[in-house]
Amino acid sequence: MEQPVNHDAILKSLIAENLVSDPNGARGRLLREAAGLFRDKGYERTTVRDLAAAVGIQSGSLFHHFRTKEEILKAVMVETIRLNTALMQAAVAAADTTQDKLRALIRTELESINGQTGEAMAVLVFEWRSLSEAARAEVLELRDIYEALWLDVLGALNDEKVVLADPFVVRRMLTGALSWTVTWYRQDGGLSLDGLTSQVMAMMGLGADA
Amino acid sequence: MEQPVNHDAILKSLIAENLVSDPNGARGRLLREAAGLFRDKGYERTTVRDLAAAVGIQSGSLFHHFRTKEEILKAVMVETIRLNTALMQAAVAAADTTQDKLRALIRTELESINGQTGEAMAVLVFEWRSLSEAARAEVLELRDIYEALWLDVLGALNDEKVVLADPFVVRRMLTGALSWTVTWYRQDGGLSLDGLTSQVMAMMGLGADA
DNA sequence: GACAATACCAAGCAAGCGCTTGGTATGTAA
DNA sequence: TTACATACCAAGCGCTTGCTTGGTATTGTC
Repeated sequence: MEQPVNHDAILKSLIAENLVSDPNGARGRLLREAAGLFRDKGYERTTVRDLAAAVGIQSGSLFHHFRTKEEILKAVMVETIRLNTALMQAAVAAADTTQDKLRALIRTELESINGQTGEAMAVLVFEWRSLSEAARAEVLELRDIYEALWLDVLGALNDEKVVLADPFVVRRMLTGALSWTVTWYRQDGGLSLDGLTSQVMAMMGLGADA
Repeated sequence: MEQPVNHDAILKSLIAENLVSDPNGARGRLLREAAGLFRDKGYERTTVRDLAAAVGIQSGSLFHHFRTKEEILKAVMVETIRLNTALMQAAVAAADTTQDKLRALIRTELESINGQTGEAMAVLVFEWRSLSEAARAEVLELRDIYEALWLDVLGALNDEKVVLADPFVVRRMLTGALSWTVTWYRQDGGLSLDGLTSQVMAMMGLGADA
C-alpha cells in the first residue's frame, strides 16, 4: 500500500549533497541527453559530436566538462545508481509486509527503467561492457548496495517459504526480466506499470495481494 | 522426462540443407569466432581486423566471404535462430505434459545461451541494435517462428490455470531472465543447467515436477 | 572597473575504421 | 595445357573517431 515516495524530494536532497547533478545545470543536461543517446544507439555508436550537438555546443567543448567520453558513461551510471538506490530505500521503508516490499522493489525498478529516468537505467544494464576495468570496479561497489536491498527482501520471503527458489538466482532472473522490459514495454499501451508489476508477481505465483 | 535431443544429428541435417554453415568450413569457422568476439567485446568494438586475425587471414580477405561487416553479424544471428528453433522443436516434441514442455523450453534455451553455441545466442539478444533496419526485419521473421513455440506452451499452461500471468508477458520476462544468465551463470560453478532450470520453474511456483 | 576563472568556439591532428584494389597462388575441369 | 574460378595477400584510400590546441566571450568577485 505504498504511497509512491516523493521522487522529486529525493532527487533534490541528492543534488544538495552533490551526489547527483542538477538536471537544469549544464552537466546534468548533458548527462540526460547522453543517457538517451546511449540507450538508443549504444555507447560505441554515439559520437562525441552527437553528444555535443544534443546540448548545442561544439564537440571539443565537451572536454571542458569531462576528460574523456568514457567518463560521461561512468557519470551516467554512477548518478543513476545513486538516485535509484535512494528511491528503492524509500520505497522499501514505506511498505509494510515482506510481500509488499517485494512489490515495491519491482514497481520501483520498473519505473526506474521505463519512466523518465529510464534511459539512464537501461544504459546501466546494457552498456556494461563499454566501461573500462577501473570504472567498472567503482560502479560495482555502488551496485552492491543496491543489490543488498533486493537480497534482504528475497531472503526474508525465502525464510517465510513464500518464494522457494534461491534468493540470489531469483534476483538475477528478475534483473534480466525487468531490465528487458525496456525493449518491449510501452507505458502508453494497454498495460500500466502497476499492471505490469502485478503480472510479475503473478508469474512468481504471488497473488494480487494487499 | 525428455532425453536430451541429439544436438549433433539436428546440426548435421541443417548443414545438409544448407541452412547452417559447417563449423569446420572456412565460413562456419569465421562465424563461430565472430560470435565469440561479438559477445565479448560487442559488435561495434570488434573490428574487421580482429575478425580476420581470429581466423588467420588478412582483414581485406574477409570481404571475399562477406560483402560487409554487418552481413557477418546477420549471418551469425540467422544461423543461430535456425539451429535453436530446430532444437526447441525437437525438445518440445519429446516432452509429454505441458509442464514438461515448458521445462524443456527453458532447459533448451538455457543450454543454447550457456552451452557451446551460447556465444551466438548472446549476440542475438544483445547486439540487436547494431543490425540495420532491413536485416532486422529479416531476422525478426525467423524469430517469430521461434517465439510461437513458447507462446503455444505458455498459452496452454494459462488455459490449464497453472500459470496465471499473461503468456506474452511471461514469455518476455523469461526472455530477459534467461538471456541475462549469460552475464552471471557459469556452468562449472555449483549449479548445473538442470538445477538452474529447476530454479526457474520454482520461481514460477511450479514444483520439482515430473 | 580590474581580474581571474569559467564556458565555450574554430580548427584540426593522429589514429583507427570499413572497405577497395590489383595482383598471386592453388585447385578443378576440359 | 589451357582456362577459369576460388581463396587469399599487400597496400592503402577516404572517412570518422576521440581528443587537443589556442583563442575569445561571459560571468562572478573584490
